[in-house]
Amino acid sequence: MNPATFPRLDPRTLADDGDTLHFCSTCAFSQACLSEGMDKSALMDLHVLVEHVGPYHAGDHLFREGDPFDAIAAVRAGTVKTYVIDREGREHVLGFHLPGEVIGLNAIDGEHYPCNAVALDTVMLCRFSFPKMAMLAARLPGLQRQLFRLLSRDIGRAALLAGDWTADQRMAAFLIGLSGRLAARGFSPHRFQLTMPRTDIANYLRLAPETVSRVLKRFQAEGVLRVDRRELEVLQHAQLAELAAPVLRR
Amino acid sequence: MNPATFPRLDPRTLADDGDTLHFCSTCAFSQACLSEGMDKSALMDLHVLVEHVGPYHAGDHLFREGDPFDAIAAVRAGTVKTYVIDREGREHVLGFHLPGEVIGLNAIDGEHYPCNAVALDTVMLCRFSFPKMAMLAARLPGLQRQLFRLLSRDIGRAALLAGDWTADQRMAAFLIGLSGRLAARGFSPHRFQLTMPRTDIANYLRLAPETVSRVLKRFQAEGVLRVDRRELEVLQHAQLAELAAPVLRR
DNA sequence: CGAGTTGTTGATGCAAGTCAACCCGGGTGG
DNA sequence: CCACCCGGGTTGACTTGCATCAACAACTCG
Repeated sequence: MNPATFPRLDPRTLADDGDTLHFCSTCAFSQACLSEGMDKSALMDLHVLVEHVGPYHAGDHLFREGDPFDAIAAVRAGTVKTYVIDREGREHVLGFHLPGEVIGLNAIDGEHYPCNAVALDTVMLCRFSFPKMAMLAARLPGLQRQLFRLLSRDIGRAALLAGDWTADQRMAAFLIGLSGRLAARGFSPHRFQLTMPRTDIANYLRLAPETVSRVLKRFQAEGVLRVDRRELEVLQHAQLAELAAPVLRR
Repeated sequence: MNPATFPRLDPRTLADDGDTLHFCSTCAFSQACLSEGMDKSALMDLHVLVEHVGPYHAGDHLFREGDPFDAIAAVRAGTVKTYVIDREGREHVLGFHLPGEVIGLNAIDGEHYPCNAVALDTVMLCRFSFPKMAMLAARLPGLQRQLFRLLSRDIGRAALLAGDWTADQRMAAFLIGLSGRLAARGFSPHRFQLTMPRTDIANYLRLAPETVSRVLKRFQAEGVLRVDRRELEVLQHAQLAELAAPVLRR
């Protein structure tokens, strides 16, 4: 990923952006818990169970299916792909996780991670010991509520791509989703890098790589976007959003 | 649903099946919390926020999209269908909920139910006020853990049918899933009623109703099952499970 | 017994998968 | 500096599984 075209928030420069957060500005929890009305002392309690890990490099695994589950993690920088391998040896991409997003929630039920997580580029994480976090949640209603919300939200999100949408709709939904999630983290929603290869996008959307290629080409021909290798520019956001609407809005 | 062919567990006769459960033997929470090591006094605490409601009759709505969210519910008897209507007016079936299963978990994030829930036959429920339950969960680690697990499990479950499986695999996975869930509740896994019309099955599996009809017919011709109207008998469970394996096992 | 649901059957069309060839950019090494 | 290779990406020709459309059959209920 090129810092010039995909400006990366630097955790170090953000570490002192006020008097509320001293440990991790890009963690989903810290921001979300603040909005839940948690005070500073509560955040300090949360602080003690946070562990900054990384960097991981492209291809490094954060965890593998079957590893004992002990922690969830928030992505601080980079992109994480989660996937499983079925018994025929075929890969199934479950999702891509951008900065600010949480991975490992689907492991809470069970002692082991149910999937693999691999870094697509240089990745930094905040690890939260889940047992400790659950204990803390019993004392902090705001944290408990936040955890419930994160879990509940993921249930709905997982079902989004399950519908029988066309290739165009899937692709549009993927791009609009990516754009919105990047925007929420301060990146440009109009111009960004696809950090994953076409095969991963295709696999995630349940399409053939050739179809991904063709749809992107057609979108470009229609003037909806401009794509060059992994660099992507959204030209007609409204038009793309219109296509994606039934998928995202349900 | 015919009681003669689909024997219904009677909550009344089960109400005194030991000294552990006096309020609701068929609730998912009571059983699960027991296995979490919760003691009797803890269960009594849970008791006070349980409300038995019903019966609802076929076609009655338990809640509708947009209704204010205040409670989750465990199905005690009958079948519940959850669905949404997209803005083109098309229905999307999200799932079927059998006795012992919990509905409303995807509503925790947000103030309103994100979908509709309708009774497919005569339905009895246990309602749990969610705010009260969350408060109680802060005092009872076992209950908190149980809630986390239920939520986490649903994340994985929602993603199951998202793959690009064939009509045969989807149908097999649906039937095997149904069979197993019924068995877990003490019903026969070999012979049961499809409580929902073909159109709902088709919609849930993202197939055309005609395809459902044809697949069932072919399964019968192959001797895998016997189907007569809504009555269904699984003849070659292993064969069906083999077909469903990649879908269910991931 | 007719009208309305619900389910089945057959004929046809199309979106997307598959297969195979080719392109292109970026390393590597002679 | 160019030749080569290799993995990711693109393109075109062909195939196919399932949807669609249309008609009909079976059941249910007033």
